[in-house]
Amino acid sequence: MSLSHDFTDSVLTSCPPRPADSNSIDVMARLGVRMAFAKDEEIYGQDETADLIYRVMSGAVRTTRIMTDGRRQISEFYYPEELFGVEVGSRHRYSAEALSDCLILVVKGSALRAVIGEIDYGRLVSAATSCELDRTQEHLLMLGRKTACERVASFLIGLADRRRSDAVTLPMGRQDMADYLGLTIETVSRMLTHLQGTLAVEFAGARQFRISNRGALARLAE
Amino acid sequence: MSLSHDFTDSVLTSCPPRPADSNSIDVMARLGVRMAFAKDEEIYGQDETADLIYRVMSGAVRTTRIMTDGRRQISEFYYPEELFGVEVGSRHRYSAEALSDCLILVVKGSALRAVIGEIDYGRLVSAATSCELDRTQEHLLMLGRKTACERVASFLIGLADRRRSDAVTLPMGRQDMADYLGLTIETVSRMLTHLQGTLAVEFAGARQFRISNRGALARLAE
DNA sequence: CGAGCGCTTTGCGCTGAATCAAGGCGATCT
DNA sequence: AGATCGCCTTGATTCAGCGCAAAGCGCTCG
Repeated sequence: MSLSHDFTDSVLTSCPPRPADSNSIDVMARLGVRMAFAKDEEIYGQDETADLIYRVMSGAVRTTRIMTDGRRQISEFYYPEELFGVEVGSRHRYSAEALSDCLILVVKGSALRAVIGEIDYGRLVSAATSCELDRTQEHLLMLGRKTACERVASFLIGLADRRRSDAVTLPMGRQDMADYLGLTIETVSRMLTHLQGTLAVEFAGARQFRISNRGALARLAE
Repeated sequence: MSLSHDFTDSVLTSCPPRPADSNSIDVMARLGVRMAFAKDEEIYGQDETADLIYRVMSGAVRTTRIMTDGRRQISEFYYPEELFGVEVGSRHRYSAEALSDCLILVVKGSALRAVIGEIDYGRLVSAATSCELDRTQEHLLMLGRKTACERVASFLIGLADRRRSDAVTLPMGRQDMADYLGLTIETVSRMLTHLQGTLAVEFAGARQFRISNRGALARLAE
């Protein structure tokens, strides 16, 4: 019954932002409201009060921060079944927008806490935060020390891992990739072309890709 | 008595990695052991079991990750009174090293939990993690979208804020700054020279600086 | 089916930061 | 005081990635 037992292990291996136990997923589904968001619609804004918890049902979501002069950094993308918007504090640190038309399950944090109890709720928030931190630190290393080519390769591998498939449809355009990777659209595009040249990846159109040589791609990712 | 109340506010405003309540600091001081580390000595290694919690008493600490080919990224610096090494999972994500000779208070997490209780311990871990996440996200924006000059200016301002003084002695050398900022030593040095040219900062030697025009420096930081 | 539109790719010149290579400066030791 | 060593600064050059502009490609819509 220790606080750091049940959810600890499930958090460490890989770590897509999902609730630790399937029980709380069910409870969320029961308590929550399904909301549809159109492409590019804001789901919540930066510094808004964070009373709600979100789970992607279909489509995908990005969390972004924008500098005063318009430069944008995407913090994370969220895919179906993943949780987002879970904050320890009372304010959202980033804003969240729909990457494509999507369906989001929205649950009031206080309601969830009332049903599953303070302890389990604490665990859920803790696990989600820890998972965010893991990803953000990986992302940090990438932006601080990897080349453009390595960033793009890492991104494709990371995406494939997260979706558990070597053939994936990119849910975002080049600009979103660029703002996630700290590059420009042109550079992202050039690196994608380059990666295809190495035969590590194949593209069918701009958004469908398949990893044809995972070892080679992993080597290029670092 | 709700999980997300007491410590929430103290976490949000600024957010140096400190325990939320001074009570747990006292308990830590009672339970912990003071250990001395020499400059560049490892305090814990990446992927080591994370059973301990650390608090800087004097000196400073860096947490780093190193790529296979030697490229290094510094995740964070920790200064006196700050907590580090608090993990939700059971492994450290980064390794920690002494920036200078330093004195560290080391406490066994399980012992602290036994004394202050699971709830308060959970809060402490949660607050520390949330605080890390905040900083890491700020750092991410910097590496993704800021120029070399902006990074160095942000760094100086951030350091001064954290130490609550406009006159600060840098506890780290240029290489550590560079590895934190995703730059090279030469670029860091050039930008420092450049910033002095704008009269935003003054240096006395390589490590003593004073912010002489905070507004100007803040503008240069973005 | 062709026009129009938004997104992506490609080419080309430019530039900010990296790299390479001296020097300088300030400790500590003799 | 002079020598040595480790860091820091500065200068010259190179290069990865940026910015701009022009196609290209695949939608949707008339």
